[in-house]
Amino acid sequence: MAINISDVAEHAGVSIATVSRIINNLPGYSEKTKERVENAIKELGYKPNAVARGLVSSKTGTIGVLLPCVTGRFSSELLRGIEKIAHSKGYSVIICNTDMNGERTMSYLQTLSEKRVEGILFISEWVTPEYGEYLSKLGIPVVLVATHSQEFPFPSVRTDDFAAAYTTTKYLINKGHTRIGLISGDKRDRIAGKPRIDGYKKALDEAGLDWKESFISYGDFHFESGIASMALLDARSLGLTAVFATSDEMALGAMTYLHRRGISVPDELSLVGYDDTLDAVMSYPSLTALHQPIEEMGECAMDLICRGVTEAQDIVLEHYIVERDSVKELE
Amino acid sequence: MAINISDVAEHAGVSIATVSRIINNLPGYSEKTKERVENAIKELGYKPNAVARGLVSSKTGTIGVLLPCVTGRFSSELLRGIEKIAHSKGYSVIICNTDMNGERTMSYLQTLSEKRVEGILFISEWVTPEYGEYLSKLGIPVVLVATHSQEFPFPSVRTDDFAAAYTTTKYLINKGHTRIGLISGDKRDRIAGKPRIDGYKKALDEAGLDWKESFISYGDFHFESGIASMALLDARSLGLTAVFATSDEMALGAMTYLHRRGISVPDELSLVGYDDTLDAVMSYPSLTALHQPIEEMGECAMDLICRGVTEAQDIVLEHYIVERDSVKELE
DNA sequence: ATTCTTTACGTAAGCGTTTACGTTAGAGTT
DNA sequence: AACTCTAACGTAAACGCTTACGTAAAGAAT
Repeated sequence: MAINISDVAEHAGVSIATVSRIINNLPGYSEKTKERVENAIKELGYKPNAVARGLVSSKTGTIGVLLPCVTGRFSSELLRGIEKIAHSKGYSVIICNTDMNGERTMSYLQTLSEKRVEGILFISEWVTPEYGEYLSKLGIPVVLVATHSQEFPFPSVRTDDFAAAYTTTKYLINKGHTRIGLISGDKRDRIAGKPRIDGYKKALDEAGLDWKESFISYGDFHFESGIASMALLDARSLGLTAVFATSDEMALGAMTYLHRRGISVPDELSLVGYDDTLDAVMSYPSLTALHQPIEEMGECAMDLICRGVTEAQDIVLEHYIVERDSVKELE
Repeated sequence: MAINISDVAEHAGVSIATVSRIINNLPGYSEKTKERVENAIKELGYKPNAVARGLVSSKTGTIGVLLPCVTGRFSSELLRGIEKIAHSKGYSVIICNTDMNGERTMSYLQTLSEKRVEGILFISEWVTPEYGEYLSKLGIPVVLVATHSQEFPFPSVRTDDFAAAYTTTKYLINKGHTRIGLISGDKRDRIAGKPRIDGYKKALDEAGLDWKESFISYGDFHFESGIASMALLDARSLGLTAVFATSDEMALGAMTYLHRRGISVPDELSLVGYDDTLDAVMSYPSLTALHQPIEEMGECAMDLICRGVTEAQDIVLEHYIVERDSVKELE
């Protein structure tokens, strides 16, 4: 581990410049020299020091990924896509679990910038002015994933949350449902909260259907909150025939509640999820859900980073409904 | 971004050595100088270059995590624990998705060693001679997680797979089950395959219960293989009253199959999972499962790495059964 | 034979830090 | 007054590379 380029040079009887040229595939040496050097490298077990390389070349070959929660299918699948492209293009990825905590996020941003990462993937969170300004000053490619910002002109890769919620609600309407509840994330969440609520409302309004604030219950996208939200909706006795949960996990929470109460899905209540992760296929009954191409989002975002793209552009990937067994067609 | 320590030094009217001392909290300067320098740092927005620091100090503050599959609850929860400790101790983590592919793994190992990571977490995979030798030569802390090796004396953090499978099977026996099937991983898998099979067999033998090879069906720990394995077991008409699946995902696969066939869990067949991830709690009926303290394993392993531990030691964390609704007591 | 090219190198200057060591000025001792 | 000591710095080497530039030798062209 202590052996460096000059050890190799000495061993092979050449200068370090020649060794450097050889390991970097630059021209300027004979075949014989190349062989001698390559043998020396093998014999000594030389591994170029990427830190030193990074210092002179200003290329660290690493990118940072900031995500609110490493646990959860969404993050996992995204990470898979990110990692896949990163590795294929020779980049390493540093993961940062922000826990949706501002201080933690800023601390990571500081670390990433000191480590001179070549790009940052900012996932699923609202770009606050503090984040946005810091990111802008970095002067490296930043790509927003599953989020978006008008204030800060970073490229973004996402699906259209508003349209997707509209599609989903419309889907239920087309299936004959008229009283449709919503289990939503926080309404102040400008990415995965408000837009989905608005999409839901729009579909209902457009169809001339009734909805009241009481049709909506608020969770935090996780399982437990799905149980609680469904309980709340149930307690209100609204006569709902379908519920749309804006995450698969919450939908499964709702399903669990319904099972406990002996309310049959989809016979007595239809349920739709959002994301279409493995959770949706593993549930019973399997969950009809709005599909987001999560892994593809990761791939696409990482591809932008690797290509060094910095110009703002809003890449909106297609969403669609995957039909399974949790929705009943009425009449 | 282009501003460096000498810019700061110049701006503050001191030498770079003084600036360095200040940002590193070393002694050797007056309060006034410190203030002047700190102001200069603020004004210029100076961020120390971790790459340069790493070059001279041989400390990169990053550790590598090799895992077979980033998707999946097990990895997610582990990652969470790892990341938590890493961040608290000022380390960054690079994730490497090996896909259980040898070439890919070696390529990552190469990258990690070139990047001079200060430690490596090797997760859930068998340490082949090729991996083991490479890792040994690195001269940095390596910790095995959810795996173990006698051949290569790295510290390891895990649960006792054999004992856990024994515990689980015994649990079913205590519940009055006498004909118990097993949905296992690959029997050649020396970590999560063979030991669990052996634990299962031992519990059965000890109780004087019958088992044949046909009681066992082999999957790959994932959902789909759980469906197929359960189907196989069912087709064999063995009169099983309980099935133990050595991963939650496979257990859910089995559950899905049973639902489809109208076989009631736990009334007609009891089911136990392994890992006790969120999948177990989200399923219907909720899954009784062998609990592994996954996040804690991650924390523990990362802690070893941060403390620079290299002496072999086998840290075996406690496992236990979490009872839910998928097992019926017989008689 | 001379000049020009080209090939195959070597030399050395950086990249941005840390740190061992040297220096200076002032305080304290005698 | 001469000395020692210490605090508060500065100088410069080193970390392991890349790369611009220089150079020597061989071959081609004239």
